[in-house]
Amino acid sequence: MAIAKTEEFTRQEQQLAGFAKALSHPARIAILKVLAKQNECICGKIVAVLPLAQSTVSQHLKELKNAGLIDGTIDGPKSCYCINWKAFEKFKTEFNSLFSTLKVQNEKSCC
Amino acid sequence: MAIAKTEEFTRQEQQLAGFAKALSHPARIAILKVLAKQNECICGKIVAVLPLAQSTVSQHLKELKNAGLIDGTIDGPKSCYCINWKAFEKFKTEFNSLFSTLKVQNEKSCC
DNA sequence: AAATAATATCGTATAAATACGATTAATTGA
DNA sequence: TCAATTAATCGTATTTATACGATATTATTT
Repeated sequence: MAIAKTEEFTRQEQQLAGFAKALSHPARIAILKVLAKQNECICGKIVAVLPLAQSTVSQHLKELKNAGLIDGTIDGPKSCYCINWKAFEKFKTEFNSLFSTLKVQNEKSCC
Repeated sequence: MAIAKTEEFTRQEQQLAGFAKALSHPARIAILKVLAKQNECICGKIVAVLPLAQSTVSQHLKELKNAGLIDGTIDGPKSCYCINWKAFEKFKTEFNSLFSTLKVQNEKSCC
């Protein structure tokens, strides 16, 4: 974007947009699936499953972490990632809340 | 992205990512709110509310339309936009379904 | 027919995202 | 201590997103 106009919107809009951005790439959705499925949620396992280079996967993990949707702990030379359910639940709540709000208000819609 | 690796993922992952991308900017969430609230869902009204130029709003509307989340009909020199509830409902279902799937599988998690 | 009004599109500049290879950092094991 | 393993970070190329002004398009109105 030329100039970031992001600050002009509400905190709720920004937060939900941030979460949505984290899910806006199929690789990151795939990563969440792997994290949920595997007993050992280690970076290497994710790299093995995804059709992407190790550095790229690491980048996606970083973004998910920045969005707060996953946590990562260092475990020796390995890294163990897990879904942050509290944050994910918040995302779910916010999203469904937006949906409900829109739906209610749309009673009197024109289209 | 250097090369689009998007095709390497499942259809479900791609679809959900596409929907999420549509919500990944606060302006587009704000637009959806305006569409739901106003009786006349006309482009000009949206422009009046948002802190963005007319052409920029038009671009955001186009993206929401491409994602299928809104419909647009030409009404004289004006354009009337409305939320596509069928698509939005699908998004909601897919998202909540992903959440549930992850949650169930995560019973045996390590973290 | 010409002027007005409302949107979409074009052109363009800048910023962010995506991808990979190469390198670095950190820890484990020999 | 040295080698091996694992993952993060760096550098870089390319694509996409974001934003705006200017222009084109379309229909209404005078």
